[in-house]
Amino acid sequence: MSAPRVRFAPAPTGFLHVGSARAALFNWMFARHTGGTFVLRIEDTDPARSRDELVEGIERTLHWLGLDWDEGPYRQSTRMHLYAEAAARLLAEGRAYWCDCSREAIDARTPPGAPPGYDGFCRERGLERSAETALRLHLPDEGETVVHDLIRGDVHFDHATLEDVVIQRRDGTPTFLLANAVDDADMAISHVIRGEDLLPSTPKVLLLRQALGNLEVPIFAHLPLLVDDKRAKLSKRRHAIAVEDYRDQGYLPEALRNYLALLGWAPPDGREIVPLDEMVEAFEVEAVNKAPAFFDTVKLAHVNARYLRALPVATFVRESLPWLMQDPPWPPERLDPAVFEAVAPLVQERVQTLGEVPAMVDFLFLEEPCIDDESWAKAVTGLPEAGAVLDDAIAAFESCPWEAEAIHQATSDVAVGHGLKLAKAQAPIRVAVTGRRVGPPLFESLQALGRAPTLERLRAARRRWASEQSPTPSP
RNA sequence: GGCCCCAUCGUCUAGAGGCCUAGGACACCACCCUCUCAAGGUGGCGACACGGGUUCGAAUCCCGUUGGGGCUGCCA
Repeated sequence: MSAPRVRFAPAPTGFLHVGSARAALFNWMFARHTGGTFVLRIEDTDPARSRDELVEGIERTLHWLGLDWDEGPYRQSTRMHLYAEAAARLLAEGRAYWCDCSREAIDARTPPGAPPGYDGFCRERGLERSAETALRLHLPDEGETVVHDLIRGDVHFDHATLEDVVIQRRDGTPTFLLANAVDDADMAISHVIRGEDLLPSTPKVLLLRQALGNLEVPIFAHLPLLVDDKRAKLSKRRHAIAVEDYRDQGYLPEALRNYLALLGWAPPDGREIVPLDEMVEAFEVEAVNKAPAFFDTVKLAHVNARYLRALPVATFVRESLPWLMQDPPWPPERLDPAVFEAVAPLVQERVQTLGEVPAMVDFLFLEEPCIDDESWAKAVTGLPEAGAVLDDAIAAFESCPWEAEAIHQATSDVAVGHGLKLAKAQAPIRVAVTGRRVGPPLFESLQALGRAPTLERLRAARRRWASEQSPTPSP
C-alpha cells in the first residue's frame, strides 16, 4: 500500500478554532507517524471567506503550533473550474437536476409532524438553469452506504433517510460537499481525519464521489468533538476557542499542542507531558477515543505551567520580555531587564502563563507599589507590632549587606526581637514594598529592588501606619 | 420529529473476559517542607449510567432502557 495522504481543510474564519487545531494536529501526527503526506487545503469557496489575510492567518497559527505541511496550501477559490466541470458532468449524466424550491416552499410542503427536509420535488420537473435554480444531486432511494471509520467501526446509513443535497448554488459556486468530494479524490486523499460533526454528511460525499466515477474510497476517522462544561460543542459565543486567544494569554505552543493531543487520545505509559517526537512515534488513530472531550482550561494551564518551568531560565526571560514591554502598568522606561533576570527563576515556577508575569514583578518597576487594601489590613493593621517591625527593619536594612541572605538574617533578627515568627514579621515588609501579601520570595525581591527604594517604601508605609494609628482630627 | 454518534472518579484518561479490592493526571482536602505564594513530597476524597443476557468468570461481548451530543442550510 502506498503512503497515506491526509489533509487539513479549514474554512478561513479569521482564527483557528482549537477543535480545528486538534484535527490538524491529529492529521499531522498521523502523517508523520506513517511517513505519509500532510496536505493543507483552504476551503474558501465562499467569496467572503476568500481573503488572503485570513489564509495567511491560518498558516501563521499552524506554524506557531509547530505544524508544517508537505503540500499546499491549495485554495478551493482557485479551483472553481474543477467543481463547475464536475457539476456539469453530473447534470449531463442525469445524476443531478435543477431545483428552484425556496426553504419556505420546502417547509410548506412538509405535512405537520412529518420529518422536515427536501422531498425531491424538482426531480422530474426538467427545470433549466436560471438565476432561481440550484443544482441538486439525485441520491438513491434504496440501499445503504457504509462508512468505514477507524475510530467508530462501520457506520451504516440507509439511503431512504438521505435527502437530495444542493451541490451548486444559484450563483454557480459549489457547496462544500462538491468541492470536498472533488478535491479529496483529485488530491488522492487516503485517510480523512476530521471532527465527528461531519460524520452525517459522509454518506453523501461518498455517494457524490461514486456519481463522479471515483472508485477509490477513503478511510475515515471521525474525531470526538471538543465540548464545554455543559457538554455542548464549543461555540464562539461563550468560550475562548481561538488558538490565537491562548497564544495571546501567554500559553506556549508546545504546551497547547501537548494538551490538545491529550483530548481523545492518551500517550503510552500513562505519561501526559510528552515531547512531540515521542507523541508522533506512539500515535495511532485507531486508539483515539469515541467520547467527546471537555476542553479544560484548568488542566491546560497546568500543562502550560509544566512547560514553563522546564524552560531554561534564559529562554523564560526571553519569552517573558514581550509581555513586560506590551502595555505595562509601569512607565516603560523603568523596565530593567537585568532586574527581571535576577528574579526570573523565582517567577518562573510561580506562573502558569506568561501573561501572569507582569503582575508578579510590577513592584520592581512601578514608581510606588500599588498597595492592596486587604493585604494592608491583614498584614499591617492586623499586626500590633507592625509599626515597630517596620522601624526595626528600616534600621537594619540601612546598614546590612544588600544581599538576600543578609536581608533574610536581618529580618529574622527583627522577628526575634518582637517574639514573632518570621512569617508574621515579613508580612508588613512585603506589603510595604510589593503591595501584596503574596509574591516571589521577599529577600531576593528586595535585593533586586535595591536598598534605597526599599527603605523609601518602608518609610512611606511607616508614615501611613502612624497616620492610621492616631485618630483623624475632626475639623 | 428523523438519522447518526457516544456513555469508567467533577474533568482528561488507563483498561481490548480473569492481572481490577478499577490505575494515572488535573481539580479539591489534609499534612510535611517553608519568609508569603508557588514548586516538591505524603496521604485522602472520588467512577465502571441502569436492566437483561452470553460466560466458570464481564468495566470489558450482545440486546434494551435512560442520559448526553451531533447532523438535519443554496455554512463548512
